[in-house]
Amino acid sequence: MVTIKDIAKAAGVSHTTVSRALNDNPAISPATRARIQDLARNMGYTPSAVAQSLLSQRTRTVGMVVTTIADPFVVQVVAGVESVAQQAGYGVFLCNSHDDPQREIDVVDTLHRRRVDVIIVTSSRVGSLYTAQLDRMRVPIVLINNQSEGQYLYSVAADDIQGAQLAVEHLLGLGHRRIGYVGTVRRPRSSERRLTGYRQALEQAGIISEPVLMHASSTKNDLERGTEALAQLLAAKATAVFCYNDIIAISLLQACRRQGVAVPQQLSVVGFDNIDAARYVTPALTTVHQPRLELGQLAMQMALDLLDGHTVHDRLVPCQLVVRETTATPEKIPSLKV
Amino acid sequence: MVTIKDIAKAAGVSHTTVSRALNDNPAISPATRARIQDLARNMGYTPSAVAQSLLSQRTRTVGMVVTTIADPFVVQVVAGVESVAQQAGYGVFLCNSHDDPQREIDVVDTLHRRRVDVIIVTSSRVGSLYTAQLDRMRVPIVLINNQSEGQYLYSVAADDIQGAQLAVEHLLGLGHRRIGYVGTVRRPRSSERRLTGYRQALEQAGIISEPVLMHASSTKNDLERGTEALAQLLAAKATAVFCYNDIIAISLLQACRRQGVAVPQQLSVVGFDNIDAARYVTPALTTVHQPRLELGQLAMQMALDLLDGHTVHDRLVPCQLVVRETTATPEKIPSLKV
DNA sequence: GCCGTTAATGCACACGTGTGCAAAAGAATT
DNA sequence: AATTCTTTTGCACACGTGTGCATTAACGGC
Repeated sequence: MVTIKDIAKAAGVSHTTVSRALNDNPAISPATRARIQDLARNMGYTPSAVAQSLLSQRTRTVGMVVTTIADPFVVQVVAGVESVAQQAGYGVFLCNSHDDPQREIDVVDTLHRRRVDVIIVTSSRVGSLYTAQLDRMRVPIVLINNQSEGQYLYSVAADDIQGAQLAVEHLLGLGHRRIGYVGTVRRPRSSERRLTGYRQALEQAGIISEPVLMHASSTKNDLERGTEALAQLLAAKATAVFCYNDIIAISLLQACRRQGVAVPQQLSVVGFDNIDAARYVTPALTTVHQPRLELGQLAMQMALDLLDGHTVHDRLVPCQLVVRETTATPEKIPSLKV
Repeated sequence: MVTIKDIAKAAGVSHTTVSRALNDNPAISPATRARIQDLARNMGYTPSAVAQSLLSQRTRTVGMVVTTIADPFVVQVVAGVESVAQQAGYGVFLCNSHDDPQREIDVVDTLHRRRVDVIIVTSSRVGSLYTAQLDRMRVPIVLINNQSEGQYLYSVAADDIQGAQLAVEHLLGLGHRRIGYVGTVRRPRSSERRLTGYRQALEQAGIISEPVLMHASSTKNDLERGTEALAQLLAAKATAVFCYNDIIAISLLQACRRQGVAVPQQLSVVGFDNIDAARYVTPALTTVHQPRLELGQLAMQMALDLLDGHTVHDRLVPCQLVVRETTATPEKIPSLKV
C-alpha cells in the first residue's frame, strides 16, 4: 500500500511537502505541486481514511441500526438516510438489532467503538437506556419511530395518531359503525398510538369503542395473524377493520379469501405503511402512507445539524391516506337491519 | 473521549501496561490487571477501532455495493452478507451505485480509501475495469450476479440458464407451444442468459424459437413494461410468457386485468426472483426462486476465505421453480385448432 | 551475600496523515 | 553589502493503540 512517505522518497522531498501538495496548500510552489500530484497518480496512491480519521477525530460515517434489513418498511428509511448522507460526503455503516434490546445495545457499542460521528436507530426498544451512556460517549443518537419512553433524545417520527385518525375517519365516512383494530406487540408504542388515533376518531363521531373490537396480536409473526383476527372480527360483527400494518392487513385479506369473506363488500380493510406489496394485492389495499423516505432524510439531516452544533427540534411527520380497493360502503347484512 | 493514556495516568502506570492488561496479556500481574480493568469500566472506556485499524492494517469491514437498496432483490442479498459478516465479527459498509458504471467506480474507490478489507458488488456493470485497479489496491472483490464480462474476479451467481429452463420446461409440460419472453436492458448479461435458457428448453422440445415472441425491454422502468409487452404477446398469439423478473411479470398481470385477459386461462405467466410481492398478488405468481440469501452468504463466506488466504472457486447456485396460480394448461382457443 | 532465573513493567517505535513553528533560500529594499 | 520581507520546505509532534526489547524488581539456590 503506497503512502505519502513513498511518494516523498520518490520525489526527493519530505512527506510534509507531499501532504501539502496533495491538499492544494498554497504554500507549495506550483511546479512541485504538479510534479507530486502526477507522481501520486502514477503510483496509484489513495489516502487512508483511517489515518485521517485518527487525526481529525471524525470518520464522516453514520451508524445505522435497524431491526432487520428484510423489513420492507426500513428499506426505504435506509434509502432516505443514505441519499442525504451520500450528498454530505458521509458513509453509512449498517447494523441489525433483530428487535432484541440487548443486541441493540451491543451494536450501538460496536458503532461507538468504530467512532462513527452519529448514530441513527429505527424502532428503538431501549431509547431511555441511551441517556445513561450518552454522556460517556459523546455521540449524538437520532431515533426514528422510537418505541421506548426515553425523552432526552433527538427523534423523528411519523404521526401515528393522525394517521390512524385518517384511516378510521375514512371508514366512518363510508358509513361504517362497527370498526375493529388489530394491533401488534412487536411495536408496543406505535401500536398504542394508532389505537389512540382509532379511539379519538370514533369518539369524535360519537361512537363508544368496544373492547371486543380491539385486539393486540398474540403472536410474534404478523403473517399468521390473519386467520385468528378474522374469527374475532366476525364474532364481533365488524364491517370494517383498521390494521396496525400492511403485513397484517394482507394476511387478513388472504384469510378472507380462504373463508369466502368478500372484500370490500362484507369487510372493509385498511392497512398502514403503504409497502410495495399493498399496490400488488387483489383487491389493492387501502392504506395509510408513512413518509418512509422522508423519515430517513429528516433523520440524517437532523444528524448533520447536530454535528454542525445547531440546535434541533423533534419532528413529527404527517401521514397520508391512500384509498384503493379494499374499502367501500358496508353491505346491509341481516344482523344490522335491526 | 477517554483513552488508555487517561487510564494509565489514573492508575499510575504506563499506557503500555494498560494496553496489555485490557488484552489479558499474561505478562501483567493479576492484581494490576483487575485494577486496570475495573478502572477502564468505571471511566467508560471504549477502545478506538480507528487506531487499532491503523496499526493492524485491518478494519474488519466489508464494503457492499448495491445498485439500489430499494430493490426487493438486493435486500435479501444484503441480509445474507450481513448475517455471515456479523458472525465473523465484520461490519458492513453500504453504498449505492444507482446502476451507473461511473458511480460504481467512484464508490469502490471510496471504499478503498476507507480501507475496507474486502468489497462485494452486486450486479456489477464494470467488473472488467477492476482488473486494472485490482493490483493497485490489494483488496479482493467478490461479484454477485456479475453483469459484465470481466473474468479475473471472484464471483457468486445464480444459474440464470438453468432457472430459465425450469420455467420454460414447466410451461412446456403444461402443453404450451407458443411461449414468449420479456427481457430487460437493465441487466444485459442476466437477461441474455435467461434468454439462452429459454431457447435451450424450446430447442430440446423440438420447437424453433420465433423472434416475434422475444422482446427486450425498450424502457428503463420495468413497471411500465406490462402494457407494451401484452400487446406484443397477443399479436404473436402467445399462450404463455416467461418474464425476466417478477416486477415485469406483475406489471404484465395488471395489464391483463385492465384489458380483460384471463390469467392463467388465456395467458400463463412465469416470473423470476420470487420477491415477496409474488406471493401476494392475485392470482399468486408462479416464479423461479433465486437463492438470494444464500448468494449473500456464499459471497461473504468467499470473502472470508480470501482474507484467510485460501484459494476459492466461483460458485453457480441453482434456482428453484415455485408453482403458484398464474400457470395452467392452455385453453383451446380458435387460432390453435388448426 | 552473590548469581541466575523469572516476573512485571516501561521505553521507544510503528501505523499514515496533518499542522504549528522554525529554518533556509531567495528576492526586494535601503 | 546588509537588512528585511517573502516564498518554500522540513522538523517535530499529535492522533490512539500494540509490540519488541530493555530494564527493574523479586525470588530462590548456593
